[in-house]
Amino acid sequence: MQRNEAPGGKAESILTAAKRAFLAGGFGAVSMDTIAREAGVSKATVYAHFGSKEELFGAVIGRECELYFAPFSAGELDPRDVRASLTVLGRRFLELVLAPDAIALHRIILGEVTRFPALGQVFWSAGPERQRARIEAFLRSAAASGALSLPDTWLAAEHFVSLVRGEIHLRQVLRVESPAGEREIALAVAGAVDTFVRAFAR
Amino acid sequence: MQRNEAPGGKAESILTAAKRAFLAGGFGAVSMDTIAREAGVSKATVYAHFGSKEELFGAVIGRECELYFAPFSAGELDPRDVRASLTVLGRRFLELVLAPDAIALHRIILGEVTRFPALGQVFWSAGPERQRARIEAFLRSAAASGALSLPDTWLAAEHFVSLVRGEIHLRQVLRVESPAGEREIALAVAGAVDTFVRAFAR
DNA sequence: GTCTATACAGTGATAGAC
DNA sequence: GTCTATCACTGTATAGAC
Repeated sequence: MQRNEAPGGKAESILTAAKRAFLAGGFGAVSMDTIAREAGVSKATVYAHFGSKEELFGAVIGRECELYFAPFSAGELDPRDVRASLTVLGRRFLELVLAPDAIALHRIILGEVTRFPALGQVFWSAGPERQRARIEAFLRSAAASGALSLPDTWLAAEHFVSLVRGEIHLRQVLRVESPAGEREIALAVAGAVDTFVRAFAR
Repeated sequence: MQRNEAPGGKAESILTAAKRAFLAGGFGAVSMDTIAREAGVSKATVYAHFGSKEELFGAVIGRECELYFAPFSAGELDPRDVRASLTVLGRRFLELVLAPDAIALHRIILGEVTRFPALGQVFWSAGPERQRARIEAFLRSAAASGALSLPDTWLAAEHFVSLVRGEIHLRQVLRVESPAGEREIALAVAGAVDTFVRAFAR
């Protein structure tokens, strides 16, 4: 009769509780007591599954990166209608990176990357690197179809991502404005696509 | 005969030591003992000047934001030679935000903004907001001189900043690559200016 | 594997002498 | 203001019973 006994046993419920706690407060502000209590197990059980707080933290964050960023896709887009396709792509991207959990993950990892250098690489590979690769694949097809004129697709992908992310992402992670709604996202994407198309449309 | 007695007295040496410690390890990984030892004073002296660890942290970070980002300027640029001017501007911007202290500051603030919400605003006002405003001022003059065609100078400033920052900044804060040298900075700026000029040159 | 109970180190903060 | 010495507390981690 534990509080948060998830399907898959106690290991899973520990990971779930740890995820919530770490994402909400970071590494330092969370105690193993809290995690154990919230998972509905004893502290000794936590240590039976994860040798230390560091190990648990690494497991949680690594898994979150994989789970969270895996679904991003640049498929089902028409390479000839670049404007519409880039808008959809930009929207998918921005919605993903502005989601509350993604923002929290971003904050935690940056704050702890000095103590956990491996996490920076994990995050980079799971998120930005993959997103950029998929976006580049689309840009390549759009260039092949003649709709875009791209001197360097790799760099163009970086610029597209940067334009879409803009400053709204930074404002969100810094908490200087309330979470972005659909309208703000649509507006930011539209502006980014405009500029990108101005630069690279044939 | 203290270890780090800075000119200006003990308060200053405490701030200096605290700055080094916090920037290197964040809030949680640093103890008041460490700071006191490194400043060459007793812990009681630290508490005589700053009522709590939180207060000291806030003082350090707030001061660092002001000191560090104040010098950024968009002056002494020729509005008619946009390509050269934007290159200089982009270089100043990127060198500033990629400097080791700026990167460390960025990490700390993002990691602790949940616990210290005010710091996000302080950082934003001192850094990104100011930089963007000054860059926009230049863009406005360039548009007035007829060299650029900008439908929205505010948005154009955001896009310029985003293009210049690119992904190199993210790679640096995530520690997935070694600190950027002059060549990488010059390359990133050149690419960003190219794209921006393609989009907005008259 | 899981629990209760506890060891042990390190933390932020303070009292009291000077 | 500054020091030394100390407090009260919380944190991680583990021993031992089941």
